[in-house]
Formats: sequence, structure tokens, C-alpha cells
Amino acid sequence: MKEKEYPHEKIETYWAKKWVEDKIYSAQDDSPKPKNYILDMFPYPSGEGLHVGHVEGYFASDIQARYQRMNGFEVLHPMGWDAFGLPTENFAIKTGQDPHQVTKDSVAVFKSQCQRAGLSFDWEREINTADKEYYKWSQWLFLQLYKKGLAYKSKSPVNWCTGCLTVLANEQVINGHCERCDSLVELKNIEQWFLKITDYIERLVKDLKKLDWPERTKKGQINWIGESKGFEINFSVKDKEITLPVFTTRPETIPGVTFLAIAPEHPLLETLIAPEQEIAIKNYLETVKSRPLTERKIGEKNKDGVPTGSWVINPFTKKEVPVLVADYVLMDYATGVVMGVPAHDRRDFQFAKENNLPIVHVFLPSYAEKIEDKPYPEDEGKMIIEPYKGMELSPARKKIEEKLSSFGSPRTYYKLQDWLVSRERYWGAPIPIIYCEKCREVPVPEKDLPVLLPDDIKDFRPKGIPPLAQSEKFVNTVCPRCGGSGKRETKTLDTFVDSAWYFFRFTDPKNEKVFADKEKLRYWMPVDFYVGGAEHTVGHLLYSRFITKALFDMKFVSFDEPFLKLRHQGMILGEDNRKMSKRWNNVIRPDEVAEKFGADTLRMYEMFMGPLEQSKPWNTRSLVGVRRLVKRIWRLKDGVKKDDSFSKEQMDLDIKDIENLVWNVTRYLEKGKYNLCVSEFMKYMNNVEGRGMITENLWEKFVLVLAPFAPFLAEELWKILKKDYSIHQQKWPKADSQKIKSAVQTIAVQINGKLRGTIEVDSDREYSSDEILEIIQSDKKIAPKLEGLKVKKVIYVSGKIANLVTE
RNA sequence: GCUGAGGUGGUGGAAUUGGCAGACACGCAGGACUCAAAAUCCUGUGGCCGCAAGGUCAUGCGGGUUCGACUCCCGCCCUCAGCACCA
Repeated sequence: MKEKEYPHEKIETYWAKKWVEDKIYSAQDDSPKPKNYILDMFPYPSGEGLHVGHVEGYFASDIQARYQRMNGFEVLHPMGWDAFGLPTENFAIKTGQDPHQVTKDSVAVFKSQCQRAGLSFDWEREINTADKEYYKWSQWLFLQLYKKGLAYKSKSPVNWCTGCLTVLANEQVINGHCERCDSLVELKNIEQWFLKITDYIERLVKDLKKLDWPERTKKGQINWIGESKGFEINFSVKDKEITLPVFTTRPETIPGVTFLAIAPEHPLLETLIAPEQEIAIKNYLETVKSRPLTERKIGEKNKDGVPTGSWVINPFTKKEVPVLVADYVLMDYATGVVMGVPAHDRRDFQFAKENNLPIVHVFLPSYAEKIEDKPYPEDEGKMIIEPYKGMELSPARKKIEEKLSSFGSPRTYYKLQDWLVSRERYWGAPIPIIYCEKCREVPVPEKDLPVLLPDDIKDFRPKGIPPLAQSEKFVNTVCPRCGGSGKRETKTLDTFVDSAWYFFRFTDPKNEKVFADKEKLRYWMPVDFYVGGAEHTVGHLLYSRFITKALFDMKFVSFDEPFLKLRHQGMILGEDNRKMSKRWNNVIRPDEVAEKFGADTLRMYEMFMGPLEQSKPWNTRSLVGVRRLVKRIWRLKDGVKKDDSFSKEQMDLDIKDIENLVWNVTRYLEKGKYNLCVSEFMKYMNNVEGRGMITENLWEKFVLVLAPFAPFLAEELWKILKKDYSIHQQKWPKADSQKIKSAVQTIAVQINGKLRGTIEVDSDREYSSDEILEIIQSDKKIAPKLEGLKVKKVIYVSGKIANLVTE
């Protein structure tokens, strides 16, 4: 007997093509329906193509999009390409190709992979950040920020990747190394463009409350922003007319200040150096310079320093304390000077020990009986110095702050710095600025946008000088203000600028007049459901929120948060439990799985693996279970019969099963528990298959709920039912909860909390505890177990459990 | 060190949020069909004792609350992820 195989390849490729041709997933801007904007983080189209991990999130959002369409929403579910950026440029250099061509090739692969996977994207809205029609508006955005004073140029120490030979944003530096090429990152003083995200810090923290985001993502952003409340105190320098501002979160420890430490990069350092210290300091600064950033920024290592020869007055004790240069003090946080309280800070303690500085204890934590030679960093305890001896820390803090009010005031600092957006590389949007000898820095007028990337660059190799500087045609231009000769800015924009506003463009991707029409923005935005990786917590997600708020303040958009609900897909590991990578040769590609087992199987398997947010290993053996489900469904279609071939009892059973399926799948879809949806289909098949046949009416319902999960199979079955094309434009069935109920329900019976059996009761009526006890006592199986026991109490939870407590 | 997530059979994972722990699936074992294999179907499948009925132990460890705890509280241990000399 030959088994009738499910011809997935034929069916799936046929429908994939037809759906695209018929544009059945196109979103209508003027729809009377309520909208639903379901978005995936758009991918970086690399040469390697998508692997099964990337598409996991796409499947979840696709199922949601298909469900919401059937649910009566006008759904916007677009896809595009975050095409600018270093990997493409590096690949182009390596292979001697043009990055335009590299991108084009990669996009073609990505797009066909998406279509093969049955993803219901609206391809009429496809965007590509490297298209001039797109980056024109990235440049426009930059100009708006510039006009508002939110984009500025500044010379300050920046992260310089020694491999890519370009600057990096703080978010792109991982443990002192480049997140892309892993090369060492060093500090360099170069003029760079920044966006003033720091103006928005408070709102970025506060508005997180409005969002339905995973807790860890919100916490991640809060941590990254790093708010810290404290007190800023000015120390006056002895014999000099200057003061050094110092930030502290522990003003009550000021009596214990025995030194000040200043960052090597501090602008005031030079004026503090006493003649006899000049050589020592010069040597120290040389040592520091040769130290890689990794060594300086990671862990708590060496705490060396050199006295500057200057002294400051402790405003509390009026005693003189020395000022030392020390590279454990960071210039890019707070004032770049710390007050050293070795008795109550681990780092200050280590520093004091290494440099023979005195240690003065200010308080003792409650557990300590006597002063030991170690730091007490605790935030509780009693003061041990006059005049506050015996006082708890927080009242003492208040008193000291009052006493020091002429030297300082409360102050809040943040770790988050302004966003560095210029890059010395080719494959990005040119920054639309022109330099003129007379007029200095002039923004390109909006009517002259886009500033096109020059195509006459022969050598993209990083040299530290922007490749755009090679193109005379590009560089030399006319000053828009005075008409004299001007030179263009040759740096390009960080790709995170492109991706910080792309979700707006999808609402109106072809508009040549504005970045997106106001009405369309009003209809579609904000994004209702956003799916993507958790690695974007402090990058893309934070930047997008900032840009949205800036555009809101400029009245371009009418909402100030872009993504209302956010979910992350977990990582899919290789079969060897390692991260999928070329290196381990464990990468699984969705198109290959689709070819072998079918895209429907792939989709449902990825959902069935476990909760979306969890990371989990791929297992092809497990996948065959889902493949079996698909085959079983395909086979059941031969058992579809007209309603009159069924008895009343069969009908009732069938109805109960299908209503139960619809009810549960709907419930799980609303909760995002896609794994449980798939197991509901399996349970349903287990029930129905035994009967071998199903009525046409109920089969129709079944195929409808299957549609978001297995869109190809469902479409084919729909066609076999001779129903109107397409199933993906039909209405979602409604479950009748009345039909799910059984006439009897099973109650678990416990004696003293231990399960001893079950009884069956009528589900239409309520039972009293006494009635239940009676039923239990007359139950042949349970009654003997009650012999010799005296029931003291009966706990009956309606419809669930009865617990008999005995003496 | 801080923050977040987690720890349930041989494996992936369920448990309507305090109410029959292990749904569903993989794997495994046995059987049916077959010359045979694949595919498919049926049965069994947490440990221990027992021929069985049944009993008993069991959700990282130790306590607690409760008629009842994977779920809540207290104290530990471990794993993963992010941040980290942030004053």
C-alpha cells in the first residue's frame, strides 16, 4: 500500500507566488476598519541569508498578523532592509564588488526566503535604507534635529575602532572591543557629530511606564541611562583662584575625604600641576596613554596615581587634602573628579593603600563593633564623628547638605551620553552639511536633498579618512548661503539613524514630499506589536524612542512612543546546543528546511519548540512530529463528509471538539502562547482521527483556525472545499463556549491532601459540601479508604476538587 | 558586584496563576502491516515496591504558610543573559 504523501513543495511554491501576484496582504490606508500595525525589526541583509533563528520572530508576528486580519483589523505588516552599514562595506572590499550590488544580491535572497516561508508581508511597502528615496529622509531628519539644536559637532574623546578605522557609539563598544570586528577600541580626540539624546533622558525613563514591554528590556534601558542622584560640591584649590566641582552620592562621607582624584584628561589638570611634579605627571600620562581601554575600563584593577602638587580645602573639616591624577577616574562621567573617601568606598580604599593616603572613618555599619582596616561601603549605620556622633546616616546627610549649601547643591548625573552618529566610512547616508570659509557650517537646504553618495569612489578601504573625501566631484560644491565655494561633510550617518525612524516610512513608503503623510501616520502609528531581538535594548529601541519624541516635539507626529507592545524572540541554538554560526557549522536555513519538510511544518515546529522568548536548541528529530501533524491533517481531508452522514451522537462529539479547539487556539493566540496553539491542533487530531471522518461544516472551521499557522496547507484545503479565495481574507470563527461544556465533570477527591480517586458530578448544578461528601461515601472505590476515619471538614472547590480532612 | 530570566521525566516542554504534576511532542520498548525496509497504525513509557489492585517517593536544596504548594513567604545552591572602576 503506497502512502499518499503531502506534496508540500508543489503546493507551497504555487501559493507563495500567487499571494505575491495577487497582493492579498496589501494594507489599505483608507480602510474604515480599525488598524493594527504589526512589525518585525527589519533585518540587515547579509550575504549569508536568514537562518531559522531570524525567522522565529517573523513567524510569531506573521501568525499574529494573519489572525488580526481575520479578526477584522486592517493590518499593516511590512518588511524592509536595513541595508547601509559596515558588514556590507567590508564584504564589498574583500570581494572587490560594489556595495550597491552586494546589497541587491543579499536582498534578493532574503526576500525569496521570506516568501518561501509564507510570511504575509505587504511587499508594496518594501523599503531599503540605502535607496536615495529613503536616505533623503534620513538626511532630512538630521536637518530637523540640527535646526532644533539636537545635532551638534564636538571635539571630545571618542571610541575609535582600530580595526574598522571609524568611530563607534558607546552602545557599539563591548568590553572595550568593537561589537562588529572585535578589535580593540581606543580613545581619540576627533571632531564628531552627536545627537542630543541626553535632552530626553527624563522622558525616556518616565515613559517606559506606558509601555507593554518585557521587564528586562525596560530595566536594561534604565540601567543604561544610569540615573544617579547626589550632591555636587566645589572644592577650592589652595593658593589658586579655581575650584574643582566634585559629584558624590554620599555627601555624608565628606568628613572622611582624604584626597581628590582627577581624571588624566581633565581640562583643569594642567593648571594644578606644581613645577616639582611636572616630570612625574608627564610620565604617568604617557603610561596611561599606552594602556589599552580594556585594561582601564574593565574590572577593578590597578589604582595608581601621581600627586599633582596641588591641595584643596575640605569644606567640612577645613583641612587640606592633596589632589592626585588617577586613571580610575573617568572623564566621561560626572565632573571627572572624585572625592576620595577610602573608609567608605572600595576603590578609594585600594587607591589610598597603594598611594599611602590616610583613611578616616565617618560611620560604622550596625553589624560592626570596632573599626577594622577595611572599607565600609554600606548605606546604613551610625556616625562616629563629631558633631553627629550616634546619628543615623540619613539625618546626618541632611545636616551636612545644609551645612555645605554654600559649597554645592543636589545634582543628578546620568551614564548615558549623547549619541555619536558620524562615521568615517562609505556605506551610509552622507551627512548633509557644507563647510564654507565665510559662512562656516551650513546645512544643505531641504530642496537639495538627497545628498547622493558618490559613485566614483574606487577604494573603500578604511584609512581613517572618510572615503567620501576621495571624490572631488562630491566634496567640492557651492555654499548654499553665500554662493561661494564650499566643501561637503564627508562623514556618513550611523546606520542606527536610518533604523530609528523606518517604522514611520512604512506608513507611506513612496511619498516624495514628506517623510510620511500626516494622515497616514495618524492612522497607522504607533506600532501595536513589535517583535525582535533583545540585543537592541540599548541601541535601536532607545534611539527610536528618542527620535519619536523629538519628532513629536517638532509636531511632525502626534504620539511620543513608537512601540506599544514589544516581545523578543529567544535565540535558536544549533543541534549541538551552541550558538548557530558558520564557525560551528551548525547553521540551519529556513529555505532548506522548507524544501525538505515544508514551510508549514517549519513554521509550526518553530512555534511548537517552546515559548517565544525562550532560547532553545533546534532538533530536527522533533520536527518530524510536526511534519506528521501536517500529513495527518492532509489525510483527514479524505474523511470530510456531508453533515447528514453523521449520527446525532457523533455530531455532538465533533462539535465539542472543534469548539474546544477554536476556543483554546483563540485564547492562546491572545496570550502569545504559540507553542500551545500547535499542541491544541495535535490534541484535536488525536480525537478526531479515531473517528476517521468529519462533517464539512466543522472541517471548514478547522481549516480557518489552521490558516495563520499553516497558511499553505490551509489555503489548499480551502480550495478543495471549493470556497472563495483566499482563506486569508476570511473571518476568524467564534467559539461557542456553551458547546464546550460536558454534561458531567470529574472531581478529584483528596483525603488529607492526598489524591485518593475521582468522582463524577453533574456540571449544571452546584453541590454543597455535604452532598459531595455523600457522593464520596457511596463511591465504591473511595469509600473503603475512609474506613476508620472521622471526617472533620470537607473542602469543596466547585468543579475541581474535594478534600476531606480527618481527625 | 549589580540587574533580569530560569532550574519540572531520557529530551523539548505543559499545568486555566493555590486545586488530579508531567498536557502535547520527540525518543525508547513491544506489537500490527511488509519477503524486507521505509512510511503508517496500535499499546506501554517519572523513580521505587508489587503478578496485580494498589502503595510510596518525586517539580535545584533547606525551612515556613495552607485543608492543599511547581505556584506564595524566608534562607541557600546552580545555570543563562545584560551591565560593570559610574564616584
